[in-house]
Amino acid sequence: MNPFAAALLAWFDEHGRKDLPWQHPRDAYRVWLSEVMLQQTQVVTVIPYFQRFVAALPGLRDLAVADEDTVLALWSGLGYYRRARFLQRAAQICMEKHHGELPRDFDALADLPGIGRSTAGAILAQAYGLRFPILDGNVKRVLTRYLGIHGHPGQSAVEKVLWQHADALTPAQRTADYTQAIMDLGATLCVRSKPLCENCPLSAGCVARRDGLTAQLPSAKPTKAVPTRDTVMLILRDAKGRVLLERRGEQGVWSGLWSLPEARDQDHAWRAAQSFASIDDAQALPSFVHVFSHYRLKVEPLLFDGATAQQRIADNPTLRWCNPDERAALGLPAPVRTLLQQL
DNA sequence: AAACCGGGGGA
DNA sequence: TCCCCAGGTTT
Repeated sequence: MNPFAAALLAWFDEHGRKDLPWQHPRDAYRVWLSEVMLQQTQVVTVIPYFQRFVAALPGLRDLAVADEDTVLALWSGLGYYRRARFLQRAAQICMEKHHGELPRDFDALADLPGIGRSTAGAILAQAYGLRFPILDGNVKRVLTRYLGIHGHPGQSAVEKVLWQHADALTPAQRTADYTQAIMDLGATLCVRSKPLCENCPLSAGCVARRDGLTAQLPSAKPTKAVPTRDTVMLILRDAKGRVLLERRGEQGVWSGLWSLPEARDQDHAWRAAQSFASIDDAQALPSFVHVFSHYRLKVEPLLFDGATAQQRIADNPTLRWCNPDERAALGLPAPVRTLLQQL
């Protein structure tokens, strides 16, 4: 057996979790259920949900014939309810196509909804002791650190390398214990921040530990270059100091908020401004950039002072002239509020 | 405020 | 094949 697996198993014998509810009794249905729950939630949270679930639906057949509402009620509080539906659909498929049992065949297992490569491997290893690797978030963290693998684990090239190592390191003996051990290590010692390397059975051979890179690995998700969009914001101000606001649509950013009328360039801005009010002068204010999660918005504010309102605006429910007090009571995007306060 | 997470599904 | 998303928790 390779030294990595041997050290991990020795640690597991002394410190691993051997009393989890899905380990006693250990069957494929219970392992499957626990793995799906653990995809989204930590062990301590999962335990009461798991116990309630198997008390109500102790076997695959019970799950297959249960009301969908019952299944969702048992899942209630865990989030990702789509997975509860996948779970039940998979159980129904097993009743129809696999004699009421989870298949022992990897491809048949991974074909079921909600079961991918890692969950299929976990079920085969934990329930049947077959030698299949797993690669969940814990394992990715342990392997990137131990082997010093750089690059975001979500990138396909990195993930491919990780699967190769996961496979190579998985021993043919005690596969179920090994699988539990590497997940336990990632969950208890090799945690995301401030790992407890002093207690780790793998620290002697760990590249990240040796090179002081535990805080750098696994590599963070690359911050993708976000596109920049340009917009001109029209500040139409009348003699009383009121500013024209426009309510944004339901789609897109700032939906339903009151904001400034916008145009895609200065030319369109002029034309738009004249449709709203009688205009004779404009002043370009300093542009600024507002950062969203998915794009950057470069705003060029254009101030039209001394505007005289067109009468028809009074009838338009998405346009209104507002003084500062009225603006305070409306929902405005933060950068727009800041911009208007600086006038 | 942002990262995280296994699998599904759309680009 | 790549990339984004869900939806609640952790940092």
